[in-house]
Amino acid sequence: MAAATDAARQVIIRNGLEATTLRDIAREGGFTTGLLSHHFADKRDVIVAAFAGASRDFTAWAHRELEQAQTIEELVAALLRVSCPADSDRRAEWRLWAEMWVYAGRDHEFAQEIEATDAVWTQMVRSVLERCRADGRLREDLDLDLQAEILNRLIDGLGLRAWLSHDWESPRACVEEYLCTLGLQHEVAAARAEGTVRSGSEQGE
Amino acid sequence: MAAATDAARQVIIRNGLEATTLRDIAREGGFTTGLLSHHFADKRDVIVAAFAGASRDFTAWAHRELEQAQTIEELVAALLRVSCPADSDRRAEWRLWAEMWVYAGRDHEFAQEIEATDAVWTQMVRSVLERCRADGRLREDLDLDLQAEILNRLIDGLGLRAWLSHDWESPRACVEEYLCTLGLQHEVAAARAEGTVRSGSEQGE
DNA sequence: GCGTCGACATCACAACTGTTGTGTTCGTGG
DNA sequence: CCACGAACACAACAGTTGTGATGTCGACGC
Repeated sequence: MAAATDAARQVIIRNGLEATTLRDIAREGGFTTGLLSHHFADKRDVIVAAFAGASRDFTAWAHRELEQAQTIEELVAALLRVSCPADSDRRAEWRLWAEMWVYAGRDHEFAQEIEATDAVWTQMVRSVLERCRADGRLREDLDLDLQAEILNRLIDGLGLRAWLSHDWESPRACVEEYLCTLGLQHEVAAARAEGTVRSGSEQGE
Repeated sequence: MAAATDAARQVIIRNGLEATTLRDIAREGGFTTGLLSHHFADKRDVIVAAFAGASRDFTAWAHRELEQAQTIEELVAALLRVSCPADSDRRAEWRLWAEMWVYAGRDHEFAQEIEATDAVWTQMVRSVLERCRADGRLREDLDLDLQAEILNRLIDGLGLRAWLSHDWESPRACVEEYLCTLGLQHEVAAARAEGTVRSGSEQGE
């Protein structure tokens, strides 16, 4: 059952939703379409389960990454890591989100589900900003609700465009610049330094 | 020919791209599929022409709106009007953009076209910021290239979510808040005042 | 040992889809 | 008045898709 949604997720990422057929999903997972029609009522059921599972995985991962940050510097670094992932699998997920949004435009019920998990993710971003403000690192004239929403929508737009243009440097620069305008210059600089040090020590080739 | 792309555009906005068939487009435009196969080589040809025409229309409209602004206040107001349109037809166009982006993910050649027209639109945003800076209204520590890109991606993300949630107030508030953080509080306030005055005098019901 | 029930495979089917070949109309230049 | 080609309509085609009916098999309770 979980194998089916995983297979669906991967086929959607590879071929896009429009070109995703139940037969493709079955072939990807190593089973037949009979299994799909046995465990799921519809094709919609399969697709929705795949999308829902993927976004649940993402929020869980993001929560884990943000949770283990001890200092504000680590928190900002984690936020940057989560919003502009370096992992190629995480980057490929942007296609999933894009297809998911478009699909949600046709499925009102599913759109509400999306909105609920998006609210969770926005709340996570907001609590990051709250911790920054509590430490006095943030400009004081900012509406945190709006800023969290802005940051969230900015990340959406950036990831979408990055997936289209295959340029993953620019989004990172944009999020960093945005955080700097909020007053987090030092934290961004620290995250950037940590990133270069880490990638510098990891570069084996 | 133009009627065909217009019909395609409208069907995509109504039903989404995946559910858009050549027969639907023909019925919408009042002709048959024979016309489509006569003027276009492929279905891809029809879709791409519809997308390209729509984005050409948008940039032309945005250019016109921004051009006729005399003062900085009017310029900022025009930018707000273009990025968060009140017109329901313009709002419905967000579905087109969403479908277009997803489609571009499967069509590399078309993706480059998209990126070209997006660069034009980014340049328009950038020149708005430049005029603001030339007048000394902008914070001085800002990288205008990055800020134009940020604003552009923010608008993408906001419009997408607004289309999904049918909430068109929040995007406007976000763009305003963002422009305020750039130092344009007075201009945003002026635009807001003008908007309420205008809508107040126009409200006939 | 036997029935039964869930987990799948297999296969057939009806519905659509994009595409193409073959008319048919009609404006226009000679 | 006549050809002629562009602009379209119409119909048929081949391929695919989601779906559902039917068959197979193994686990498990009695």
